[in-house]
Amino acid sequence: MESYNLRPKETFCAADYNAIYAVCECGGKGMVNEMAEVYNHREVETKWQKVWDEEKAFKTSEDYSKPKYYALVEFPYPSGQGLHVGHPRPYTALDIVARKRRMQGYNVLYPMGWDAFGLPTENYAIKNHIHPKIVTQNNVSRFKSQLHSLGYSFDWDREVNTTDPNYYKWTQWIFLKLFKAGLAYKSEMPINWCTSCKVGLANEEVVNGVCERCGSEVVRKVKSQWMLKITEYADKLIEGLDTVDYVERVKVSQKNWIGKSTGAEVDFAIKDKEDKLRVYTTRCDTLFGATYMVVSPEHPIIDKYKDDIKNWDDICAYREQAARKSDFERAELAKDKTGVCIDGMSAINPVNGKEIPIFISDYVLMSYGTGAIMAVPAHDERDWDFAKKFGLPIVEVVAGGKDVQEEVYTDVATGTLVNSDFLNGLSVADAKEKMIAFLEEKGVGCAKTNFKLRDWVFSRQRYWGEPIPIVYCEKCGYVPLDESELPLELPEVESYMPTDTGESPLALMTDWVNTTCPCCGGPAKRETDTMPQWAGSSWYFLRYTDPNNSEALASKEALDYWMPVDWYNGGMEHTTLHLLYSRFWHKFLYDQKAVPCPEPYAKRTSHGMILGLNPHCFSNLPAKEQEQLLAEYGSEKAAREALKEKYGEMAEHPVVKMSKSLGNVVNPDDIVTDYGADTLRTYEMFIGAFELSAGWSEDGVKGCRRFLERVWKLQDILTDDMGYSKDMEIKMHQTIKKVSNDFESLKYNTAIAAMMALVNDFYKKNAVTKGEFKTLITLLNPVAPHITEELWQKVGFEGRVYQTAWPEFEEAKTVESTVEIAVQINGKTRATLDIGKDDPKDEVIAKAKEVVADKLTGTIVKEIYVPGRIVNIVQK
RNA sequence: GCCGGCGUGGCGGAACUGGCAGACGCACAGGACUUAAAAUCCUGCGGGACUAACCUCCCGUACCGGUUCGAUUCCGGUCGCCGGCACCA
Repeated sequence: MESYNLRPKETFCAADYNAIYAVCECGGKGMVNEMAEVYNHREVETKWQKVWDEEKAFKTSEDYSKPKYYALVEFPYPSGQGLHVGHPRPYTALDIVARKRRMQGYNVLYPMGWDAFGLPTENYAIKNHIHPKIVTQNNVSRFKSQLHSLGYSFDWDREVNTTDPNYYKWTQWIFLKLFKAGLAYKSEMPINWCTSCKVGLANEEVVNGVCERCGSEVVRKVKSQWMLKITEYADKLIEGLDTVDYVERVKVSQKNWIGKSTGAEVDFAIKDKEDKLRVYTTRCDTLFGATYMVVSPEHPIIDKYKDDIKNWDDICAYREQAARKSDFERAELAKDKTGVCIDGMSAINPVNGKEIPIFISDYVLMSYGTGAIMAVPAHDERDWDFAKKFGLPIVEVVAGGKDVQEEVYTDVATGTLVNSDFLNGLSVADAKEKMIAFLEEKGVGCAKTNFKLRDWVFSRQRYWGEPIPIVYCEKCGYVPLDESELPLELPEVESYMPTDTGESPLALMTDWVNTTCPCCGGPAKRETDTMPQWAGSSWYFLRYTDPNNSEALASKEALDYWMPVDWYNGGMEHTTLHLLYSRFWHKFLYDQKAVPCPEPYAKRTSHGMILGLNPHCFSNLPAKEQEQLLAEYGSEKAAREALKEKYGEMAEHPVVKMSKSLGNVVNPDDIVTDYGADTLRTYEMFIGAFELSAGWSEDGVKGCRRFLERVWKLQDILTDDMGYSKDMEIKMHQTIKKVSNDFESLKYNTAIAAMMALVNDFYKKNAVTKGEFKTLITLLNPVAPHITEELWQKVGFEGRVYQTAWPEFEEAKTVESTVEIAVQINGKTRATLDIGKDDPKDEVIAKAKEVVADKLTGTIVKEIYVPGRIVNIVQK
């Protein structure tokens, strides 16, 4: 390291940290105070990254006798853009946990890998005529060096890559298991087809009617697709949530997505016909109020009785119109109900024998329930709207609301049944129960549970994905490959472009497609669709436990020891996709006895996004510019209005997504170069509450850099005492306690604040003992591993920080013997008072009265003493 | 519309189980050092009244009300923001 021994007080110009290497551009001399070497983050960080590599510092042990801890972050998709400033937030958070656990004596697994199949890579390959394998390799090596420069303690010996045949062999193996268990099936069905990607999408990948990835229009297209029966696990996926420690909003989202509802199916006879019209309802208690029925435009009953329908032309016209609308458009037009009454067909209400009309309307979806409903306009908002529009009768069967002719009444908690024969006088809950019993006895209905969750569309008409290990034989149908044939590798193709017919590019590879049937030996064709990107990420956490195993996806010993994942952190955007899919696969593997536990993740937390500051928002403008605007427009309100006029609604929001056009994109590499990885790590943890999104500010980065420099310069005031000084002892124990607890509960910001406060105290005293310094360095190490390792060595402590035990605190020593308490009169603080923490109540109150004697003018009604906190004297 | 979360200085954000609101950081202002600037160090920093200054007092955690000796925290209502779901019967 270069040394800068210069005269005291003349410090180097730190306006630009690059000045360490040269005379500052602004003319400063580039000097350093003589007592300590300057903190040169570049040298320090490169040095320790090398040392850790050489010492294999973070290698996970295979000694299964030690207590284990498995910390997991979502592995990234190695995009061409490289690491984003959002990536380090979760990685640093769990790196802190992993490093702390190691210091606490755990055998820690903190792995990293690549979710590398996917469309952007394939699109890049198409455009630039480079094999996606090469593109992936390049992106991975870029990502890896970026992550390395941030000093993460990943065990790189366990790196996995979903595009590696040795990995996807087992993705295919799991698919075969699913197939053999009857959970993977082929289905002709309308799928969500992205017009631009030319690929089928899962429901989860369609957002607001457009492709989640490219934003293009999504249309319905009927195609034969591989499907996975995730619905089979709907109940288990809900029940399992009670056994795991997930943040509440994740649980709620998952439950919401699965959408379980309990109700009944009821058969309505069609007048003068054999057939029944079956409906699903959650409100069978209101059956007496059903005054008409509605079927979805696609309902098969319509075609079946077309000869009886008198207004067939109208019906056809309506169906055509509905078919043109996507599901999204249907929802968009939700306010205005449309429909046509089927003339020539009517139904009989099974509880009162009344004849009621049947409508078709697109507010009823074929894809949910039975595609037909009974309409109870008095107690269902949509039915009410529809009834009002078409002048249908509205019959009140639950009393408790206002006039149902004027306003719909949907409250189930307080209503009482009326106009309902044997249900009259019952509560809604009791009425439901009694009605189900009645329906079952009569044989016209039964209890039924429904889910919003749909089966998972599992095929993609793309090249860059796992080949599906199935062949189609004219004689034997769909036949799985033998396990010994795995991995079924992707063949080399000339073009990765999907075909216009919607087939995968693999379909053009006739040599590869034509094969023999594993069952009968006759000619057969390979499946040419590939798996979706979610496949590889649905089980990667299992592979980390034993990444090179060629006999199994992981050994039983490794799985028994490591699973479940102790702490999994990831983005909120994966709650209904990745998290649900991977739980499904894991539950399936558990049922197959391939994994030892029913839930993959014991604990799941989510981090907030890092957003950019909006350069057009008033509050983000530099103080000088704010002043100018204020002078110009007179008030802040007027200034904001003016900005809004100039930049539109955007100017209202102080933080927005980073975008090139706004010029607020931050590249982590720049921050690492200019301020150092430790500063970036500290800043991302200090920026705000971990679970909430936060706005990036370079001034905040500077603040964290200043903190680390102040830690660095503590060297100047170090004393040789290896213990804690008397006046700092309590503070030290308090800080250890605070930092230890906060690291466990996602409160990284307050943990760092506590360490900042401690450092401030050292400077106030102008002294720090070696013992205190050692503790501080150890506590700070998980956040800022490089600088602490360097200081450790410079001060001459033994070994490495990463090999040191996590500091302990004594509860008794976290409490001050004397405390300052507030003295209140009628709940308002009037004075403070120093007392011993164990002083008896009477004594404290007597002292308190002395302190506020001049203010005690009334009669004392009550005296309250909360030990160690407050005295409150109530007077009249 | 439904579900979940949130609303605290100029800003990011603290506050144990109901007990001195504003920790820590940023920005800003003043001072020291400097020929000067930057950096660094010190001081101040919610609003208001009074004061030469100190002291002291009043108001203040979106808004209205309640429970309590005491409410940012608990309860009821209103408004606003964010996220998820959305014609799911």
